[in-house]
Amino acid sequence: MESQKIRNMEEFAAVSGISRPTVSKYFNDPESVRQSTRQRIEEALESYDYRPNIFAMNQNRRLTKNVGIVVPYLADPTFAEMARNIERRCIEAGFRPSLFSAHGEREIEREILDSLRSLRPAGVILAPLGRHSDVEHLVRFCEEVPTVLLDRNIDGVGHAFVGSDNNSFVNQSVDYLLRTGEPPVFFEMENPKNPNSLSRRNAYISVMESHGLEPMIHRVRGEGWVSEEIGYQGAMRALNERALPTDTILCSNDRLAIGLLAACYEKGYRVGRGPGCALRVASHDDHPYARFTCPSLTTVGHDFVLVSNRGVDTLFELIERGEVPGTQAGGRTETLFPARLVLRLSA
Amino acid sequence: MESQKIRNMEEFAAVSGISRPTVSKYFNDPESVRQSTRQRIEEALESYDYRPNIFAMNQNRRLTKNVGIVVPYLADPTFAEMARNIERRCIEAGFRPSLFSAHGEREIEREILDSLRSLRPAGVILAPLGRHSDVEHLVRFCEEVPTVLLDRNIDGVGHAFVGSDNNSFVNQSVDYLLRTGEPPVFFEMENPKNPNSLSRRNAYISVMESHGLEPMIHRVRGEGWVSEEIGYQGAMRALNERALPTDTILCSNDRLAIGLLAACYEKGYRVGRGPGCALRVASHDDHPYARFTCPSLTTVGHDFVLVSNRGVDTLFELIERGEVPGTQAGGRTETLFPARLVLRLSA
DNA sequence: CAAATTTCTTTACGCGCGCAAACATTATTT
DNA sequence: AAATAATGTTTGCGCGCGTAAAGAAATTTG
Repeated sequence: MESQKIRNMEEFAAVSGISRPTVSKYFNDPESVRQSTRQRIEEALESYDYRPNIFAMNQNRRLTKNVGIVVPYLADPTFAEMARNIERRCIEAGFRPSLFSAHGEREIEREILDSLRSLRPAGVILAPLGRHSDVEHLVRFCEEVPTVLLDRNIDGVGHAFVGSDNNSFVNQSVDYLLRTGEPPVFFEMENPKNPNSLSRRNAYISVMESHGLEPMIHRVRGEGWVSEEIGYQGAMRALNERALPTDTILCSNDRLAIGLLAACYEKGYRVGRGPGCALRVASHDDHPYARFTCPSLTTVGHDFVLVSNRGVDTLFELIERGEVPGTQAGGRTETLFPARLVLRLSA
Repeated sequence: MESQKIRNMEEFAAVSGISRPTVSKYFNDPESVRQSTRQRIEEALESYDYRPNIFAMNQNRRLTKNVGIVVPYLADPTFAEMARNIERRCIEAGFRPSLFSAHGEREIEREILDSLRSLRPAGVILAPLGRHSDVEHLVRFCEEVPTVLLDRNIDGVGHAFVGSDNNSFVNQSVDYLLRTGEPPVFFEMENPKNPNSLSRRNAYISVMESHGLEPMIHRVRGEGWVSEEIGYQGAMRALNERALPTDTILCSNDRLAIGLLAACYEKGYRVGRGPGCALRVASHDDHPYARFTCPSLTTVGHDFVLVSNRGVDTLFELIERGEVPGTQAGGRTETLFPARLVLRLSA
């Protein structure tokens, strides 16, 4: 090990007995060189620990191996898990992922995209803020960088979208609730930042109407990204004022539900589907903590591993096709995954 | 705006009417040039949006402006919040933070440090896995890169440590519980990956002994990083077997407590300090979700904004001193913040 | 106002690597 | 074995910027 310190590819090529351009080729794609020379390089690699200078590499390559991962809010465990999965897959494929969180703020998302552009990434997987995104800015970004939108769709932005089918979500939750009890009231934020919220509300309305039922929507006020707090406060008020028209609540998403359940507990409302229960609560997302609410939360899950995997696959295809983003004629694909009901104890 | 496309610093220097070396100086530190020339550059900057090539910059600078942020587990909202705060402060100070999560795995932490080293960062803020870290690997890393350890201390590793005083944590929780009811049993994982767990257990033992009480420790089995699940399973078993020697439970950390509270709810044990309550539960960390457990969790909080801020400050000092990491004579500083009791409803 | 000081310009080199072209060397095929 | 293809080597340029040195210009000082 380290008989001497290797300073650059020149020196490493020397000790490995292979010419520098071939070594360069190897680092670009180990399979692009003959098996025998690959072995010689990798033997040298074991005894001399050298790694090519990443800055020099990126400066000169036509296309870097950088991949950007942008999520709207990293403190949300769902996004953390998605990001983790994407990260892992990128590394396995020989890419260098950089992870960013917009922390729920439009300005930060803009800055991330700007600084990402200067990394000249091969591609970007972007779960946008959604309604609070600077759409024009996004569009300009996507003209330069192959981008897959994840989780939240923005019409026409990016080269592909991969997410869940909000209709499928709400169909399943509403169907289940109707089958087993009273029709649900839809519990949501007044000004959701999340475009999925809008789709879900609309899906709820149309499912209810298709059953010949009157949609009931309860909107709670509150700003910001701490949905749990908003759900809690809104639920406290609703319960105090007995403002809910039915005993069955369908939350737009699990984070709201987490707050709502905390409020129910505090107010002494027993939640669940058994006898002696005052309320049923269901929701959407299958948040990692939904298993640990009191009672555990019946929810409709999207398999975020599936979604993120497909997102990665789509990006890799995009990169491989190597089209100049601006001129893709292939058109924009949208991939929606169905959701599945996760029956727990709250409804 | 963009009368023409600026390709490099040469061209930008031309349109701004300033020589390239001076422009370079400006980008290195805007205050290092005369006010009048700074203005001219910034005017040009507004009409030509040019950004220096980050790879070329980093390749040639003695010291990059990169800062690494490494946390053990990003799906834990506490670390997500800390990372967010650190990120923001770094950007404000003109650095370029890169965020990494070890996802609880030793191997990933190693890889992160290796790939971080090749970014030649000016400094790194590292919340290590702790007992599962490859300590030798860490030590070697710290010889090359100025590193501030955060949240979890490893003796002698890194150039500074900033975290919370586990004694202060446990003193406060135990004192409170003793003052208001029965002595607590300490509820923890059998093989915690987290060095803080060890400190807390020891602190618990010594506080109990200092009160002339017999320490009681309940260890639950379980591997991995899903502490909530481990807490849930362990609590279910303990409750079924009536294995707890007292009605007061002090959890090593909030994530365990979240699982435990879910189990208590499911088994019908009423938790809280009022009459009619079967159990009291308290914990440590003030996890962002502690407010929404049922009942809300009495816990001892560390102010992670404070901790992360100090961590950043310490790193900046370290960078400014500009010592070669290996040869620092200044010695290693340890900064511990006291914790504060957050009284909620569970105890 | 001249002298001292600061700041800028000019010139030039180097960083570590990607990439291309011309040529030499190996495998593979007929 | 000769012809063809695949893979290497040699050589050399260029990427965009940092940095250093020497001299010119602007600013401050006395």
